Amino acid sequence: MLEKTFSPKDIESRQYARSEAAGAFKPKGNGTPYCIMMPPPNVTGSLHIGHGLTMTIQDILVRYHRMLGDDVLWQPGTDHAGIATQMVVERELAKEGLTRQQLGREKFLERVWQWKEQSGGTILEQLRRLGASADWSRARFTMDDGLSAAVRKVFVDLYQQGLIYKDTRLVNWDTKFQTAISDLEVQAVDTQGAYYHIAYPLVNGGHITVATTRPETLFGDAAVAVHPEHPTLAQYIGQQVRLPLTDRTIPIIADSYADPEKGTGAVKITPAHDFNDFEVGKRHNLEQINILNRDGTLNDQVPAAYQGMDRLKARPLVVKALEQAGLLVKVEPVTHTVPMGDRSNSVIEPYLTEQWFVKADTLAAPALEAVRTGISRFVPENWQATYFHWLENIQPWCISRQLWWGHRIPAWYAPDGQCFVAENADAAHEQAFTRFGKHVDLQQDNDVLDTWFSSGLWPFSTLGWPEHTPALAQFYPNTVLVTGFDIIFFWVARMLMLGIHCMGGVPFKDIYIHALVRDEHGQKMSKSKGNVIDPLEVIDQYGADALRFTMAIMAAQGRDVKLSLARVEGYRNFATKLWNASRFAEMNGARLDPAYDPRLSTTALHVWLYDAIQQTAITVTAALDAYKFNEAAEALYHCLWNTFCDWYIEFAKVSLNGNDADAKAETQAMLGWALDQLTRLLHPFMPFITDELAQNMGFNNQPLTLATWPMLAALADQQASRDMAFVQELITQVRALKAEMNIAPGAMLVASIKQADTDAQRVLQQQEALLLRMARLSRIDQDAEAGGMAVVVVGCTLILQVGAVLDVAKEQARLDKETVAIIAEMQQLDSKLSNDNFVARAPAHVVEEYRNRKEELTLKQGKIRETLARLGSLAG
RNA sequence: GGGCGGUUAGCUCAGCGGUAGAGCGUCUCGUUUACACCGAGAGGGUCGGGAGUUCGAAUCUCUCACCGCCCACCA
Repeated sequence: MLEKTFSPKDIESRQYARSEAAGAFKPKGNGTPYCIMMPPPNVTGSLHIGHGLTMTIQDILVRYHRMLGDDVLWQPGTDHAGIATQMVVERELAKEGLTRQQLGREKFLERVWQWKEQSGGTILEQLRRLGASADWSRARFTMDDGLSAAVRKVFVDLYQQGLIYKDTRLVNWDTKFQTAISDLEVQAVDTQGAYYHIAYPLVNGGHITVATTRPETLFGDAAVAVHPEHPTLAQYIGQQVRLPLTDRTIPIIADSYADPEKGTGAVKITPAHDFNDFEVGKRHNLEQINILNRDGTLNDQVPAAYQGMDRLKARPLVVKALEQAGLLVKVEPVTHTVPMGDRSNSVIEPYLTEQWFVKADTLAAPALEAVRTGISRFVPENWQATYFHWLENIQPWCISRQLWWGHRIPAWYAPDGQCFVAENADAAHEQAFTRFGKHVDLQQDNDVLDTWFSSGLWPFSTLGWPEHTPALAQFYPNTVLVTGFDIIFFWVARMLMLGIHCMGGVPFKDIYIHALVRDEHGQKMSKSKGNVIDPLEVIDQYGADALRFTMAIMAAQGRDVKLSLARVEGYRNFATKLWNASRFAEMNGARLDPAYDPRLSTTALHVWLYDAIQQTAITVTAALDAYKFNEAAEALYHCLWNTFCDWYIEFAKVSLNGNDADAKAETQAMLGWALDQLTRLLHPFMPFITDELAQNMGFNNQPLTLATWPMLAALADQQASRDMAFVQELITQVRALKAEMNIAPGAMLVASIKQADTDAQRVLQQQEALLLRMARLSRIDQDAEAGGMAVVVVGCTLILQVGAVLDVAKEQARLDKETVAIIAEMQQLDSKLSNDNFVARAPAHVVEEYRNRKEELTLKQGKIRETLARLGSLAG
């Protein structure tokens, strides 16, 4: 027996445990492979609403495909998330008044591992609460032994192929974390600043003015550049200027990088602190003068007064000194963008260091080709433009980080600095022995790899690569990747590049890109705004099924998900509705009869419901195949609530409460049949409640994800559906008329039928009981002469006998109004149908529809006219 | 500066060539034993402006306006 009230909390953990115990989430070992790699959440993170969306979508797909009979692997795991995790642990240390430097590398890493062990399971537990049916027995962590081995192997391979190399060049330097970061980790932030116009005195007298937003960098200037054809400044080319506040002189050089239209036309060149200037410097063999320490303070290349001072604090002092020297020409306030670290929120400096790089352009070419030729495809397609643009302009990928938490770079250095790249220390020593002819002490590179390097291998490293495992053979390439657009560059592109390179083929066929979850007004959720919706609180309050269904129905392609709790509440109500409908069925003796086939029924009601569910199943199946989760959810919502609950169940009460035992038995079988189908169709969206219902009502004794997906044959004959549509229309019209005339909905009226065509006569006779109950009529007389209010439909006119309540004038006015509406519509149709172009050029079925509609309206109009005539005689 | 997306009922959004839809909210009525986390009914939109293509445009093209996001840009 189902409980009277639906209580998600009670059933969720029970049903989840039941599925896991049944091994329902593991690949079944045969069938078409279907594999999704779960984007590994940060190991120390916790579930946020974005996970709610992405994991719901993935879970819908895998549950659906299990039901289709595929061999499904949803591979879960977690990411070590280099900077993010290190930050968290450093914050913990700070509470104890400690720094990682005080602790030392080894001790610090122990602390991080401790933290990982302690909090690493949290998010996986939370994913279970959402209902995620991943194969947890296969869970991986990016720093597992196997995955680390894969990382080292890829690094060594790419190094040997010349695709990983060490280089000294400008990188984005985070002065807070004191590490290099990649271009992607830099955010351009609009900032209020100023152009400082500074006069650089010419050695030969006079001066040349440059403009800069970073005056403190002048200590690193190596030249001033002007355009070789600059109308007024080109004459200075070759002269020397005195660099203000220093005793250096630097040359004025000609370079077309100097844009005559910008600034003063002359531009200071600071090769060690600006990406463009670096290139100019290389062209002109300029000295690269590094003026910064790793923490962003000025070093001994600047005048003593500024040494050790943070470059941003030094800026106003430099400006002041220039002013005092009479060299500050003007200060022009300006809003410009400043690069900021996405984690540190500190100003990023171009900084000259030696780092490891991946030659990304080489790897990008086949990754571009794979999407161009459709081997991998983006859904929705428009994201491929973003992908193309980035890969076509890709820069070398800086993969080394001056952090401690991560995969340590597998490179070892001899005392003389020679570098040996190998998968382990022994192999490095061997190389060194070969080189030097004797054993030498080697020191491993201190840096670790960018987190995204290891996640780039996720589609195959989790399957056991480089071993040739059965899982790898079965599940690579993965079927579909589901992720947000925010990591297309960070992750998707890298997986494609590395997957194609290492595996010789793309990592996944489809790439489904979903949107971001925002609050109900479209604002990004953030703690500071206080508009964060915690998925776990939502689950506590409304249940996981409600949250999942909300996510699914709001996940229209190409649009952000604006989540409001009102919507979640609405879909909680939907779950309750399903629960109560099932309770009704149970209380009325519904049962699943394997022998029962509604297609063979002689009762239009059941055939009609079969048809409705069959069409819903088709819609849902097609929508899921096309990743249109909202369409699938919408169709199910409508079918269950409107069709099944509002109409079928109400109709069913007639036979359930009636005296015809056979009719009652069939209705019980149909209720069982329908709920079995509906719970299966709903299962991918609402796994908990559907499993609970199916188990309790004896539809399935195994978890529904192992049940089969409804594949129903379409009905050739739609007569039953037409009959029921006719009955529904009559009922709706009677109800509306009662409401309009202020007659109590429950008032049992006598009706009489006029002007019925043969089809209508047949349906009225067959479905009389349904009509009486739902329209609240006490009796239907055939063709009785009685005055009353008319419900006019195409097939017949139904006169409601309201006796003395009838106000003839009012009724005439109502029917006149209806006639006006009909005439207006007919005029529209006529304008179409009388247009030769329309008749000639529109598709035949469209013209046919218009003609049919016109014919219907003509019939209706005729019936209204007759009704009015009869009313007239009554009045007269 | 380059690119992508958006502008449809009070709110949040579907629909994307064939007579404008949903949920929530609003209004009226309703305890007919599955469900008030409910039922019945109603109101509400010249689909951002303009032009074009078409027999026909919310839907395709162009254009303008406004709103997002991404990339590039620290003279």
